[in-house]
Amino acid sequence: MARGKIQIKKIENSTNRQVTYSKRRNGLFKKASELTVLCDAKVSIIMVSCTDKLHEYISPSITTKQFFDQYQKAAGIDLWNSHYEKMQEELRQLKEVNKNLRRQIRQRLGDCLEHLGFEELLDLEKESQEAVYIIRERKLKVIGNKLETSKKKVRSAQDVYKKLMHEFGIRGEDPQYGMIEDGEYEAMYGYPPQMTTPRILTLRLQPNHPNNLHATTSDLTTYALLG
Amino acid sequence: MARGKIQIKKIENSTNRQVTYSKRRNGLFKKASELTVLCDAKVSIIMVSCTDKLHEYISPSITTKQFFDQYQKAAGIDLWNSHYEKMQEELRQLKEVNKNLRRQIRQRLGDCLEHLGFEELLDLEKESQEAVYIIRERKLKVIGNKLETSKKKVRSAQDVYKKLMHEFGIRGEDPQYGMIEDGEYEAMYGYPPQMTTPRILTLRLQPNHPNNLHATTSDLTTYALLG
DNA sequence: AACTATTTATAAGA
DNA sequence: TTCTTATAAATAGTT
Repeated sequence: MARGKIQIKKIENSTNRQVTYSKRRNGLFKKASELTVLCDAKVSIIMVSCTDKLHEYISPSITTKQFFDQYQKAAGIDLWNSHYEKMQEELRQLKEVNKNLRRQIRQRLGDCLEHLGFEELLDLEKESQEAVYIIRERKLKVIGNKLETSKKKVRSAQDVYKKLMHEFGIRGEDPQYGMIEDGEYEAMYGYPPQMTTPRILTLRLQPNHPNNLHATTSDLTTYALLG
Repeated sequence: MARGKIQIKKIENSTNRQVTYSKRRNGLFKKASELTVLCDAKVSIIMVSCTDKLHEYISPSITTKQFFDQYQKAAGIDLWNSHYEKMQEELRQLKEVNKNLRRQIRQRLGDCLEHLGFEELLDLEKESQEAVYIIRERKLKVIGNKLETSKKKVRSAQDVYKKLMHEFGIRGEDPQYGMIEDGEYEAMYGYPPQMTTPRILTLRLQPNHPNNLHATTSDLTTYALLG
C-alpha cells in the first residue's frame, strides 16, 4: 500500500510481521471505531497474535458479555452445548456404573438375588465363600500378631518383675504372685494352647466342601432341558 | 476520504448510513483477513448494525467458541463457569464414590484387607459369612423350584404315556417299560428322597457357628490394651 | 452497483 | 517503538 505493493501472504521476517501486526491492528480498530460512530453500529473485534497476545476493540455502549449473548441469540448457536452435552453424558455413564456397583455390593450382601440367573448364583456363592475364608485367615493372622505382641510385652514385664524381685531380695517367698509361664498365661485368658495354628488349617480345608453341591446342580440343569 | 473529507459522526441520512455501513464493513473484513494472513494472527469481528442485523468475520483455523474461551481466559471474565464448575464437581464426586464402591467390592472378594482395622475385619467377616448363607439358601430355593417344575413335567409326561398305553390297549404287558413312581424317579437321577429340605435346615443353623470367634477376639483386643 | 477524485492506510526506511 | 513519506488502498459522493 505504500512504497511498493505487497503480496497478501505470511510475512516471514518476524520483526517485520510484528510491526505490521501492530500497525494494521491500530488501523483496524480505527476503522471499527469510525464505523461505530458513523453508522451507529456495535462492533467487537478480538485478535490473537501469533505470539498469543490478545487485543480487543469493543464499541462503547456495549460490553463483551452482551455481545456474546446477542451473538448466541442471533446466530441461534449454542457454543457450549457440545461441551456441555459431553459432560452430561459422562455424568450419566458414571451414575450408571455407580448403580451397578451398588447392586453388586447388595448382591454380595445377600440382597436382590431374585434377579440373578442360576449360574450367576452359583458363581456368587463360590466367590463369597472363598472371600470369607480369605477374610477369616486375615483375621486370624491379625489375631496372631496381636497375641505375639502381647506375649512379648508380658515377657518383658516378667523380666522387669524378675529384676525387681531380685533387687528386693524377696525371690520365691510367695509362689502365688510368682511368674507366669507361656502356656499358663494363654490358658488363663481362655485360649487353649496351640489353638490358632490348627484352626487356620481347618479353615483352609473348608473351601472344598461347598463345591459338592456343584455336581448336583449341573444334573438339575439337565432336568430343566427335559421339557 | 474521497470526494471530500467527512466528519466522524453519525450519518443522519438513513440510506446513506446503510450504504456506508455496508461498504466499510466489507473494508473492515478485508483488512481483517489480510491481517490474518500477513501476521498469522486470529481475528474475530462481530458487528451489529443499528437495524440489529448481525455480521461476523472469523479467521479460518479457529472457531468462535475457541475465541470466546480464549477471551474469557485472558480477560478473567466468568460467563459460564459457575454452571460448568458445578458439573465438574459433580463428576469428581461421582468418580470418588465410584472408587470407594470398587474398593468395597474388592474387600468383599478378599482383596486389600491390609488397610482394614481389626473391628472392620470382624464386621466384614460376619457380613460376608451371612451373605454366603443367604446366597446358598436362595440357590437351594432355585434348585427346589427347578425340581418341582421337573416333577410336574414328568408327571404330565406320565399321564400322556398312561393315556397312550390305554388307547393302544397294551396296558401292563411289559412291566419293564411301566410307569415311574415319584420317589423312584428322584433316586434314579442320584437324588436321595427328602434331601432338599433337611439340607436347608442345616444351613440355617450354621450362621451361629462362626460367631463363636467373636467372644474370643474381644478378649484379644483387651490384651492389646495391656501394654 | 460502478466510477473516480480524494482521503486514508501503510510498507519501507530512518 | 515512532516518524516519515511515497505509494497502495479505501471510500464519499456522484452517476
